[in-house]
This record gives sequence, C-alpha cells and structure tokens, in this order.
Amino acid sequence: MMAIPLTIAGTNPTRHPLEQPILSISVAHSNDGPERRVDALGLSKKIVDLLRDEWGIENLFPPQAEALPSALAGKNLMLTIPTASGKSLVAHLTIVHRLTTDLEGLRALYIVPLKALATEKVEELREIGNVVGLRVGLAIGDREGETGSIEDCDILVCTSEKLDSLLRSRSELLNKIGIVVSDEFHLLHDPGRGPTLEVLLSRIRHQRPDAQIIALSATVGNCEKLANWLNAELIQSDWRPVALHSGTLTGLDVRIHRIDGTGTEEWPEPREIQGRTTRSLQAALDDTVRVGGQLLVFVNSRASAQKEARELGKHIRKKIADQDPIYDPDLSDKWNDLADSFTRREDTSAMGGRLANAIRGGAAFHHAGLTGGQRKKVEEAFRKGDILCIIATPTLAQGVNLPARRVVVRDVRRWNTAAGRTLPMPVMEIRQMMGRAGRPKYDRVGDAWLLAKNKDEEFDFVEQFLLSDPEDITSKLANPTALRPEEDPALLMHVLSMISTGGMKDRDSLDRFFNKTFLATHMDAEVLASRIDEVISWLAKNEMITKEGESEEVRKRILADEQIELLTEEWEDDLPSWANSASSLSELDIAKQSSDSQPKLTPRKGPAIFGFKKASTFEFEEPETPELPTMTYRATILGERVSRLYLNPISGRILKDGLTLAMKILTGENAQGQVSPMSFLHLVASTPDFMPLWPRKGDYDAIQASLHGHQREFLTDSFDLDEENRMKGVLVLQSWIEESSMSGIEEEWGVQPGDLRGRVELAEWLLFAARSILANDDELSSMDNNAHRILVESLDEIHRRIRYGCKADLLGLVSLRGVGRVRAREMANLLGVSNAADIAELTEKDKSKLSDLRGWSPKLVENLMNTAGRAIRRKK
DNA sequence: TGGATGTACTTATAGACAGCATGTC
DNA sequence: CTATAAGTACATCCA
Repeated sequence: MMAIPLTIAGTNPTRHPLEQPILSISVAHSNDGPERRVDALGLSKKIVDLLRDEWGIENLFPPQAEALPSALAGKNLMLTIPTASGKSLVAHLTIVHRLTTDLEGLRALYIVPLKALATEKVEELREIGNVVGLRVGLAIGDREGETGSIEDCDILVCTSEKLDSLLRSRSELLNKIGIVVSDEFHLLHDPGRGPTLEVLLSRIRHQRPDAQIIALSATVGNCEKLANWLNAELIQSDWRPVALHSGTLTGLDVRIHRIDGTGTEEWPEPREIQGRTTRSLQAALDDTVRVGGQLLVFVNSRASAQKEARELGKHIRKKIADQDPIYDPDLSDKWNDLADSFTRREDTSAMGGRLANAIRGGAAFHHAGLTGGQRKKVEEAFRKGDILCIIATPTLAQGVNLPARRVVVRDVRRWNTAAGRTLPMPVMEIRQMMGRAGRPKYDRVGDAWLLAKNKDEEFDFVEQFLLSDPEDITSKLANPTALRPEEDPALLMHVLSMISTGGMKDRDSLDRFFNKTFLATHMDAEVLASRIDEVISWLAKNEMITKEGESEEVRKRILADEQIELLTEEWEDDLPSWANSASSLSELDIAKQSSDSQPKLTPRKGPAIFGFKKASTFEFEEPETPELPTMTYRATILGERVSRLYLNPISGRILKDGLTLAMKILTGENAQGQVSPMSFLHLVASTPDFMPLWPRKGDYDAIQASLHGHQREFLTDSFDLDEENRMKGVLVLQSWIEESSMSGIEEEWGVQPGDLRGRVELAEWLLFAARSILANDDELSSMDNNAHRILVESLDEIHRRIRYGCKADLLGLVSLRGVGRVRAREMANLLGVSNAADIAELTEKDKSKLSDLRGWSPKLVENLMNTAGRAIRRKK
C-alpha cells in the first residue's frame, strides 16, 4: 500500500514573464483511504484516552492512517512526509504499542541528529510512555540524564554519535532492541555526520536483523532506493494538515506557485502587499502582523540576521510611535522586559546587547553565535507569541519545531568555503525552511515566500526550488575523490571501531559488513574493497591495529558460508535481505575464493586496484597487495583508546605524536622544545576534530607573531594551510584561560559567545582525550615514570583551566558548586582565599566584606560556606 | 538639526556531534 | 571558477 503523490504541474504557455503562477498542487490522499479512527487500531485504551483527552487526537491524518497498520504489524517503514504532518506520532505509537504487546520486555531506540531534538522527543515520549509504564531515557553528549537511565529505560532517545560511542564500550546495549527509529533520516547525506548514521544502522541490522526499523525523512529524490536498502515499505506523501502555500515575493507582488496540503485548497490569486517596493521584508512583516501572524525570515549569514532584526525592530518601533493600528503599543513593555533579561550583568556580551536592541522592537535574530541560553529564550518568546519576528540562519529549520504563520526566505544561496564562492542551497533545505510556515491548530494555511529581485529571478526560483524534486541522497561513508586514506576520515574511524570494539576482526567480516552499507549500493565493490585495504594499512602503519596473520578458523567459516550460499542460491539477489545476511556471500567473495583448500586472492582488476594514488610529496609506498580475506586484526591499546574516546584516528595519531615529543622534552632527550599550556592548546587545536576560527583581516599580525614567538612550544608541526585559523583558536582559548571577559574576547577577536563556547567544549574534550591516551600508554610511561606523572598532571590542570576559564590559582575555588571564574576571582582578590578550606573558615569580617560586593548577597555567602564545608567533609 | 537615503569602497561569509561526572553568574 | 551583502565613511536630501 504505497501512496504515490499526485502532482499536477501545469505550466502557462507564456511562462515568462510570469503573469500567472505555474500551477502545482499536490494531492496525496482521498478521504476514503484507510481507517482513520485512532480507536480502531487496536491500541490500548490508556493510549487512546491519552490521545483523545490530552493531545486532542481522535482521527489520524491520512499518511498516519496509511503507515500505522504496517508499522504496528512490525514492518520496516520509511516515511517521507513533510515536517509537522505527524511523522513522529507514527513512531511513538508503534513503540509504545509494540513494547507493551508483542515485543514486551524488549527496548526501543529513537535516534535524532540534534541534542535539542533529543530533549524534545524525550518529553513527548515520556508523556505517552508514562500511561503504559514505559520508562524513557536520554543519552546525549553533555548530559547522561538521570544516572542509570541508559540501562534502565525501555525507550532510549539519543543522538547518533552518542549511541555509536556507547556501543563501543557496551555493545550489549543492542541485545534487547526491538525497534529502532531514525529521525531526520535524510541526514545520511551529510558529509560530516551521515557516515555515523549509516554505520550505526548497518550495525544494528547486522546485530539485530529482526529489529523493526522506522526511518522518518524529509522528501528526497531517491527515497525508493533508500527504502529498498532498509528493506522497508515506503510511504511517501506531501499531505499536510495545515496547507502550505509556497510562492514568491517580488517587490510587493506575491504569487503562489505550489500548494501542499489536504488537496482541497483553493488557489489564491496573485496579490500586492502594502508597503514600499524597496522594503519587501517590512511590507511582508506588516502584512503578516495585520492578519495576526508571526514572521520567520531566513537569511544566509549571521551579519544579515542581525542587520535585518535591527532594521525590522526599528521599523516596528517607528510604526508604534506613529500609532499605526497594525501594531499593538502594549507589546512594547513586554519587549522591553524581555530585552532587559538579555543585558543583565552576567550577560554582558555585545551580542546580548544587539539582541536586546532588536527585541525592543519585537524582532529577534537567531544563529549559532548565540549561546544556548540566548537561543532558547528567543525560541521561547516566539513560541509564546511575545515577539513578532525572528530572522534566522538556516539552522532554525532543521532544529526544534518552531512554526510561524508566514516564512520569507530572503537568501537561497550560501557561501561555500571549499568552493570559495556561493552555491545555491539544496532544494531540500529550502523546502525545510519553507515548511516551517503554518502552525498546526492555529492556522488554516501557512505562507512561504522566496524573496526575488525581479521576474527573471522569480522564474528561476520557481523552477529550481518549488517545482523540482529534492536531490538524491548518496552515502558519504567514503569520499569518491579521496587520494589518500587521510581524506577518508569516516572510513578510518569506522573500520577502526569495527576492529577494535565492533567484533569484526578479519578482512572477510569487514568486507561483508561494508557490502551491506548504503555506500555499497552505489560504489563499485572492488573500489570499496581496495579503499578498505588502504584504510587498514594506514591504521596498521599508525599503530592503531596490528595484523595478526591468517586464520584457519576464518577460512573454514568462509568455506562453510559458501556452501550455504550455493545451496540457497541467495546470491542471485542484488540486495540480500538482512535476515539472511549472516550467511550470505556477495559475488565478489565467491570470486575471491578458489576451490582448493587455502582461499587465495584473485587480484582485483581496474584502475582502483591500488586504491589511493599517492601524492608525490608523500613517501612512496610499495604497491599494496589486496588483503587476504582470512587476515585477522587486533586493535592496539592506542587504537582501542582512540575508538572509545570517539576520536578521529588522525587526531589520535597527532595527539600521540605530540605527547611523545612532550615526554622527550621533559626527559631532556629533546633540548630545544618547551612544554607550556600553549603547547597543549596548540596540540589539540591541530587535530581535525578541532574546528578552527576564521581570522579577520586585523588578526593576522597577532597570529603570525604567536606562530613565530611560540614555535619552541609547539608539539606538532602541521603544515596545514589553515594553521593561521587554528592559531586563532589557540589564542582565543588562551585568552579564555587568562580570564579575559566574554565581551573582551568578543571585542578583541570578533568571536561570538556561541563560538567561544563551542571551541571551549571541543578543547575540553580533546584535552581529556590527550590525557587519557597519555595515562594509558605504557610505552610513554616507561620512558620516565616521573616525567610521565608530571605530564599527566599538567594536562589535568590545563583541562580544568579550559573548563572553567581561569588561571591555575583559582582551580581550588571553581571546583566548588556555585563558584565560577568570576566569583572565584573576586574572592581570591578580596580575601586571598584559594580553596574550600579557606572559605569554610571565613571570619565575620571577611563575610561582610564579601557581601558588600556587587552581586553578593549575605545569603549567597552563607550558602557558599556551607558548600565549602560539605566539600571538605566529603574529602575526608 | 537629525534622520533618512545614496555612493564608493572594503570586508566577510551556516552549523554542531563526540568523553566524563555534576552544577554557572 | 561566475557572488552578494554588510559595514564604513562620507555626501546629499528633506522635514
């Protein structure tokens, strides 16, 4: 039962200039489709009651009605329907129903791409899980939630990376998994993060072939292919509970070119909104507020978001001052209160000030330069209807659910650093932004307009973004243009993880595993095999794994599997089903076997036989011969550490080399070098897991000076083209641990609060990783036990300094609850205290001195002394 | 006089996952 | 490799 969306795309014969819109109506479902009543699905009464009484749901939307019977029956499912049309309800109901009936005692995984989404899903699932006694746990990077919740819960909501990471130390986590939901499944396409999801799903299906998979995805070009890979029934629909009128805004002219909805909508006439032609956004805002709605504007840079927010805020203030009836003057007070909350003492960033300014006019901007807290406040204010408009970068579209009556997409192109120019954004992303228009339960229809400069551009936009299909999704697990294994970090990372903690310790197993990934559906098997060989050889050369020789046991297994294969003739299938995967061989495997007792390799043909071509600047290596299928591997201590720390193996290598050099410096073997906090910051900033910062024109002098002045302290000599960008990161982190204020760093380096926060977190993670690699390395500790101990302690110290953003003398204070870098410094300066014991023994005079400080109440001082007292007792 | 508008030139470019163990100002 | 818009400094216009 597959819903094929019917798209009527009629075009005007005189298409240009566009006097009439190009028509495209999507109608996906008729009303006499599958049963739509919730109480007819056989769900438990408790669930039906909750849906009716708490969530107000008695009837399903057509796509839900279509998907649920299969889902409840346990079939794999791929759902590609627009956001806000109730995808997750299908997943939620399937989970709670099956876990309380046929899958009782088993568990469910709900995989999402963003931490914020994880939190949102946990809340939804808890509500429904509570009524049937299912516990919901959360596993994301910064918070393990309630202790033990990962083991104890029935439903685990997690980010893909966190789950991948958890499986490296607790693979038994999968043992009781009965259902896996993969939300925002189209992210498989993302070069940075898609491979993790791909490997994760492959691994789950390998280990739990019977587990039900539910993939929730935005509309993509090749959804059949993806569904096929997942062995899933495809349900595809453009149906939306709130109709989406997508069109263009050219000057003041609004034309709708596409409607997605229930299929019963009327076609709106082209119209002209009121305002000035050169101020389209202001006109759009006025028009939106006039009908009582809110506006969401998408732009392609942070600066643009801030500028438009500033100007729209100013526009609104002016309208209110002019007593324009569109704008309610009473809102101003609310806006001022909200704005004040962004400029309190603790929040004195230039960014907070700009945000507050815009908010005084009822508009706000939203992008990743804001801190998590600032972003959340903006989202909250918009959701409550307190502010009228958000101008955002595209993040907002793929994050938490934040719909608006109307969306205007101002920019459809985006700067691409790799290409060095702007590129049109993917159709899918544009559609996701536009899809934010229309609030369920409040709006009958949502409008989404692409802002065009003229008719020409309007015509292009319609063709390119409104009427064309979204792009195909391809695997990013291997980089087709890579020349060296280093250019395939995803493959490096996941091959290492398979060997080290994934239980695949021979070449044949690896081959089988990767033959079942999505990558294998569109990469030549021989190319893939030689890529894996190259990666294995890199890992061996870099001391992450060792080759343990050929295994007779593996040889027997291969032969046995071949027998089964021949008997069942499964190999005729292009895509053998996962249930049989454990005993099926691809044609390649068979070709590699010979009939005599010892399996021998047949050399692979074709240009890819030597895999990565070596760039001439790198040392020439002997041509690689393909690995024997029976070759076995073992992870080294370093390899295992790197895998568990979730590091890119290249980062692991850089850290290990840097630490080795540091040891040599400490033992005197290397007399030129020096080890300082800068050494460690530079080391972690040199890894590919660290994200550099873009220097501004004026930063280069300071960066160059440091690059030369601190040369002796560097533990790694990366010849990276972006070493200046990395050095900027180092200098910003340096300012942070020297206790520069947020606004100071912002001023000096042009780094926004969210960016600083991000780099601090990265450095914290990588310093921890460095410490962990060092502490577990026998080779290094045997060089000199004392030097080793000193080095571990220095890494510890710099790790804590980064975490708290302070100099070393405050570390005894900031470890106390309620004390951060600012309070610690104030106390140290005023009273000369340096640890919990000092604080516990404050005299009355000290206490009153402290209370006199701005922001210090007597109550705060009292609490602090109690905390210090408890900390001391705990130590004893 | 102050705000809005225009011109020529320079400058900058979206985002966010991972360890570990508990709490900022 | 074919961009685009914000920011800056300064000029001009208008109520």
